[in-house]
Amino acid sequence: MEPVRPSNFLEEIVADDTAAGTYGGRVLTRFPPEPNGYPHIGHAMSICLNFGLAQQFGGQTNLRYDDTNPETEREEYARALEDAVRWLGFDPAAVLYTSDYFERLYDWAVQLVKDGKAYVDSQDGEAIRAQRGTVTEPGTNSPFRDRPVEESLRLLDEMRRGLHPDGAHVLRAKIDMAHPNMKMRDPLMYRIRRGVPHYRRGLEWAIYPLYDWAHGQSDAIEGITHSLCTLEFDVNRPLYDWYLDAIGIAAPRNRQYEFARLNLDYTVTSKRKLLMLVNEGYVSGWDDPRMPTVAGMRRRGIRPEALKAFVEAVGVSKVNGRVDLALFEHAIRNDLNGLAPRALAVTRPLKLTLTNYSPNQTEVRNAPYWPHDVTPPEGAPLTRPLPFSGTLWIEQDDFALDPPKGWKRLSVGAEVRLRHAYVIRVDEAVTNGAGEVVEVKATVLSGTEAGGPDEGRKVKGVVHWVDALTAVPARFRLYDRLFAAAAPEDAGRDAATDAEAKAAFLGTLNPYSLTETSGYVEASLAFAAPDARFQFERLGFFGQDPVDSREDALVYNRIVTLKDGWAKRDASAETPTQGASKPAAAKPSSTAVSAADLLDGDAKARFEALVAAGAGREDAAVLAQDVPLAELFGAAQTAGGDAKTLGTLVAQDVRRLRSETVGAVFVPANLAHVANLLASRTISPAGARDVLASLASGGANVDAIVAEHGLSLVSNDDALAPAIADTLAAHPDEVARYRAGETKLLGFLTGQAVRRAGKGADARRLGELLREALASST
RNA sequence: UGCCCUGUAGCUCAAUUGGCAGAGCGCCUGACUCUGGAUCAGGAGGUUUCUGGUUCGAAUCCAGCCAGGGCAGCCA
Repeated sequence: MEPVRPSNFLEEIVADDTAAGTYGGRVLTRFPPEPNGYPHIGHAMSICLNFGLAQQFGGQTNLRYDDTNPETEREEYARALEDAVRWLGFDPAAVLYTSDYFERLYDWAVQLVKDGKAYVDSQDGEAIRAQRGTVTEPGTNSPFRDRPVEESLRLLDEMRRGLHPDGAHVLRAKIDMAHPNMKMRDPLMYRIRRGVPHYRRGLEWAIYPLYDWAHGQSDAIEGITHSLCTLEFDVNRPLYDWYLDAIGIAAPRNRQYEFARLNLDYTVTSKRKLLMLVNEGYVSGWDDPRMPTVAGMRRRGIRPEALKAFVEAVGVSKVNGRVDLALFEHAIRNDLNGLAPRALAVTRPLKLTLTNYSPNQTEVRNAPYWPHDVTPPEGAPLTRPLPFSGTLWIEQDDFALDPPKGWKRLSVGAEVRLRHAYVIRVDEAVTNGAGEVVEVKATVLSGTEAGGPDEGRKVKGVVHWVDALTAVPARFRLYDRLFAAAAPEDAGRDAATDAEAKAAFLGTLNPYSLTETSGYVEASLAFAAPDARFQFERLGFFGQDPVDSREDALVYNRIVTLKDGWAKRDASAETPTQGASKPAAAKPSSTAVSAADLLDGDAKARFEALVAAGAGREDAAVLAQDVPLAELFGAAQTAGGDAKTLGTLVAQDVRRLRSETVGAVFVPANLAHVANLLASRTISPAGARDVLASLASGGANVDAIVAEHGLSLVSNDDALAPAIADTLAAHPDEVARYRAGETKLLGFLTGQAVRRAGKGADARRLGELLREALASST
């Protein structure tokens, strides 16, 4: 059963472009990391998205390093990023570097200066910042804004050759210092950074392009079609397009689309914060299995398949949300469930002595690696020998002196099955001076083994164990979430000082994120491949730590626990379920404010006049705030159009079409004509919208459009009757449900009838007829 | 309080573009089981943020409100 692949807005865009042949069917995306840190789960998402989207449409993806900042970038990071891509199973069409485009970028910059679209500003950073204005105030022009082209050209050349110190000059695009989008207020294109060697270009360049000046141009150079980035860059998109226009890249060209970044519960991806954890020793390194880095996840034992399935399950949208960790864990378990053989291990050993089993006796039985409901991978071994003797290790957690209600494990007097072996009856718990249980004594019930006469004996539960005589010692690293807070990034956001913010952030660390224990694994594990993953029954999925585990000193990482209904019951007793504790949402009291109430003097007057002229109040309020639209309404009314209908048409449909269709021009007489056709019910409301859309995209003759699209309203009962009959015949179930009282189905049935009757059908009349038909012929 | 983005189940996303509001995860119940796992069956959970408008019919179109997020690095 194929899971239904959720479609998303990006797939839709690419599908549309492919269908329309925008790029000749070509799809080329890019993964554009800056090599200034190790890849993390956020990068993984971007990789999956960019490569996955291209793959889906038969396209390809470039790996391109956005390496325009010599101060932070390193070859080491670049290699790690490429490793991550390949580990995830993707093959870049090319591995490229923005730093290889520096010459090209520079030539374009010179062209922009020559065209009067860029200039060298010789102010310092402080002055530039002060002149930028604020989000609510426009900026002011730099005194160097109109400096002669030749001078800018000369300075730019000198900057490039390293004749000026850092910060002495910058190159800026000449756009608009009063632009409401601050990114458009003469953004910087180049900065001087001459003492710092770039990891690939050395000291060849004394100036470096900024992100906006490099990114879109790099996309253009490579012929990228769809350039995906995270949401915060949406304000950069106008600049992206402005630069492409300025250097003369014509459509069809690369376009930028934004998606929401992935925020995972109990996880941070901030480079700064991850670095802090590493540098200050809160984790063992970038590849600490608790880290959300690709290296960490990999070391933990998570497979790329799980990561990809997770990203797929999360989907893409433009809503900044927070993904439940349970979804991630589900993906990991789901991946491993059919792949990891089952084995027995005990992480916190407690001695179990079987008093009626001879101490010298050992039996070995063949135990299945796979549960009955898992189909083993092709060629996988099906069983392994499992030794059993009179002294075993069991899990401390599996014995309770004072068992709570519903306990299905060991307690004095209880009968429990030892997995793959016998049912035992617990006789006695031996405690030490501190009252701690140090040994459990039990009786083997013979005949309860597989194949025995009493094999089917009903017991309360099943418990895992390891034979003490043959057990292999092992260390277990039991990982839990690194943070105790769901949104650790937010901690300390409002702190007064950096130190407080840091303390607040560190305070969200989970002190129990790593528990290391000593225990045992079953004998067969001594020969397991180091990279093999197992499910230790009832404990979780485990794999050997690739760094610390040795043949004679095994170290197992817990990749993920099993789902645990018992632990959950425990936890939910303390904290009431989310749903139940949800406070009766204090809804903001939204006093109904009509648009009309917000109008000021002039607009208020226009509003009154429009209402007096016959427009509806809502429509009049819209028109009153939009003078050209109000004038259009007036002109159309003068041309003889019905005022009420015209008001709606202009305030709603014309308003929308005007912004959707560039260069749409509406002739008042045409609008009047459409309004009257609608008012006289010669065309339907939907028909009127069609006509307006045609007019917006160049149509001129209303009657011709109506005729051509068959929009003339058909209200004649005889003409509508066949559609009714067909609909009733085609949907007997819905008809029955409707007659049984599910009256909301009238909408559905009307829709079906409208579809059958054709575009010009009078939906209102059709609905009436349908209702009658449904009521009568019971 | 300028411009931009976004509000659909607890979470993440769908809804054939105006016609029966669904899925996965999570949660609950039951069946099965030598894993308190898995699997299977069922269930709860929605005023589609809210208020108006248009329409035979609105999650979808129009207006406004409210809420969340982004933008004032010579970072990306």
